[in-house]
Amino acid sequence: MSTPATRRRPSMDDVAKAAGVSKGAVSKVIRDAYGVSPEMRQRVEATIRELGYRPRIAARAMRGSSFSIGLEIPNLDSEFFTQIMKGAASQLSGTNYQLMIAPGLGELSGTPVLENLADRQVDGIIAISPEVTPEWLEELSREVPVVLLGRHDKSASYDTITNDDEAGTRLALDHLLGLGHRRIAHLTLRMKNERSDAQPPHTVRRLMYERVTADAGLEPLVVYSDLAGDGAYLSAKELLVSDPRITAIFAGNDTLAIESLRAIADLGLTAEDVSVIGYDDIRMAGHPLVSLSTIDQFGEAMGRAAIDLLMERIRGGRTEPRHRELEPKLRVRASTRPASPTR
Amino acid sequence: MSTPATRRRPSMDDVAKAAGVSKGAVSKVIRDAYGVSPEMRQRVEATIRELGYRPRIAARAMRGSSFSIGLEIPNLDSEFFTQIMKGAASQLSGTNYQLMIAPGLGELSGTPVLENLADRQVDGIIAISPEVTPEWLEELSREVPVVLLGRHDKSASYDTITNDDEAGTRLALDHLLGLGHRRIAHLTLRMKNERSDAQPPHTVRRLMYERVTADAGLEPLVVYSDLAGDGAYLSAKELLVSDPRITAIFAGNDTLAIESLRAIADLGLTAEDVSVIGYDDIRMAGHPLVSLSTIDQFGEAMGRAAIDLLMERIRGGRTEPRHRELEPKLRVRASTRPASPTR
DNA sequence: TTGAAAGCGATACCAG
DNA sequence: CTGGTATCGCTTTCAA
Repeated sequence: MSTPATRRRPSMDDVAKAAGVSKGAVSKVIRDAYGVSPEMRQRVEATIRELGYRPRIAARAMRGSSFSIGLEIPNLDSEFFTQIMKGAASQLSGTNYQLMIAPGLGELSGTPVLENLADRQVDGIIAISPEVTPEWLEELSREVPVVLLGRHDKSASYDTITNDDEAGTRLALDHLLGLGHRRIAHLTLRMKNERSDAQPPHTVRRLMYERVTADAGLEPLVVYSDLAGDGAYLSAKELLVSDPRITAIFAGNDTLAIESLRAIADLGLTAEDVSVIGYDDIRMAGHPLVSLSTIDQFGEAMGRAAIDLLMERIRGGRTEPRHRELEPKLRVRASTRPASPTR
Repeated sequence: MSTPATRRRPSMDDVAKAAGVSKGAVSKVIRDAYGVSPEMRQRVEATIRELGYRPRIAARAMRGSSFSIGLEIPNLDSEFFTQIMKGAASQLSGTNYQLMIAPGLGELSGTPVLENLADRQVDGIIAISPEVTPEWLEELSREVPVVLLGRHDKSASYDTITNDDEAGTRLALDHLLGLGHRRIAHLTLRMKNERSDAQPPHTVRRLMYERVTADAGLEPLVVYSDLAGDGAYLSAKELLVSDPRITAIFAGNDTLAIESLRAIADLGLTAEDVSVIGYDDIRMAGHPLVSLSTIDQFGEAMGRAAIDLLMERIRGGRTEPRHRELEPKLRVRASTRPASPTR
């Protein structure tokens, strides 16, 4: 037997012994802390390379930091989260930190997933949790820096990055109204525990939809749906069948919008009959075969900004909360057309 | 000041003291190990609930397991990886284990990302790394159970889950040939370090493409492209412009295929002019506006199976390698049509 | 069945 | 600038 089945990886002790120095010295070298002579550093670094030593994060985490950033996402059904992941990952590249993405799944999301990250001693958490209560998040943020994406509740202990959902909703609806639409439905996500103080983006958009339609003297028409499986597709289909006067749908996000387009196509209709506008500007929205009008809320920028805010706390020691809001932008494409007088 | 800025979370010691028992007893209870009396268990569990105690994974990891499974993905550009994440996440739900997804990013992928996971003491690793050498992976698998997705190299120390890429490629090409196509291009991913012994899926597909076209007496036409940004779109566009005799594209995956459709649409062409078939069957492929013919390789099933294989090693103690291969399935949709005689 | 104590691999303080 | 040592929170012998 030439190679053993399992091999112990070298520890800091091994490095210290091989280099003929103390553990403390090795520790200082790998953290490039103050107080090591050039020769010492060189010798230790040579030994580290020689042995292929890499510190174990678990041990480091017990005393200092884990060099991991946790990113909690509610599910894997919306491509918007991919944008955020990309932004966060790119902003972290070149640092010692690694992004650990923890996806929720159906019922199992929010609190338990965030706890899992905290239990793993991440140095910071990015949360996209519409359903977790502000109190619980404040509790969490006493333990580890937290930045919450999307929600508009302003806490004194965690940071937030939001999109101006009221402005975005107004952009979308003004666009539709400008095209002459008078019967505009709103397809949105079903929230499990709607609370007035946690202000998830989809709730803000719905409330704004209700206000704008009321101001325009229109009847609001809200449909709630799930993202998983064919839920959104079926909801949209039923909506269009049940009310043939609808000429436009404002969808709460692009995934819902694209499922609406699926329903429209399957009903033998086109954008001439029913206009659709989404929210997020995911990649497929710009595809010529889809060409979905939408509100860009710059997910990658949100992901990057989230890392920046965390690093300000982790490395810079900031303790006062910061709340950043990004401006949405209307992207007009082929899925929105002047209202059809017939249909 | 009523609430402190930061609060220490309770440790196992705190629980032990509060319950009037030893740390060891508490440890046994949370791992439900052998040798605790019902009363002891009850008392400890009550105290745990009362204090809201949750063990720190870092400390557990130093002696036992971290209850984390690492999933390395090469990038966030392909929705196929989302399928795998979903499968893995769902298979893990209901266990104590948490999925930690570590995405690569451009140049930074493969080896360093896998090392990052190993350094975090995950109990098992799922790797989707076309570019890492078999030797390096064997090395890694001496430290932690590894299951490699996609690649066809069979190691004695790590498990693999593959798709029968030769069969899938044949399905796709036979379909195109059956429609009368004679000039079929292949759009595939650019590999950085192509090695003959690591057999990444895209290389296997390309080789099979070359064999099948040769057998059919056709001229092979391979174009290499990147997935990030507009790389694939531009490659497809240039391909179609440079050679007007092309009537069909076999794309190495659905993302490449959808970018090809983008190029076709932008050139004012349709499926009547150029047929496209992809590989993966991502969600958008089934959308009526896209309607992409493709080869389903059941990404969710791969993700689920990967967790199963890891658990067999982690909990069951299996040490012999296992290599599973899934059968691909042709999905015929509207993007493939009989070859246009003109174009 | 239970408790005491050693040890995992780092960090950080404190002498020298 | 360097080395020794206590320490983090848990698991795991080993006695009682």
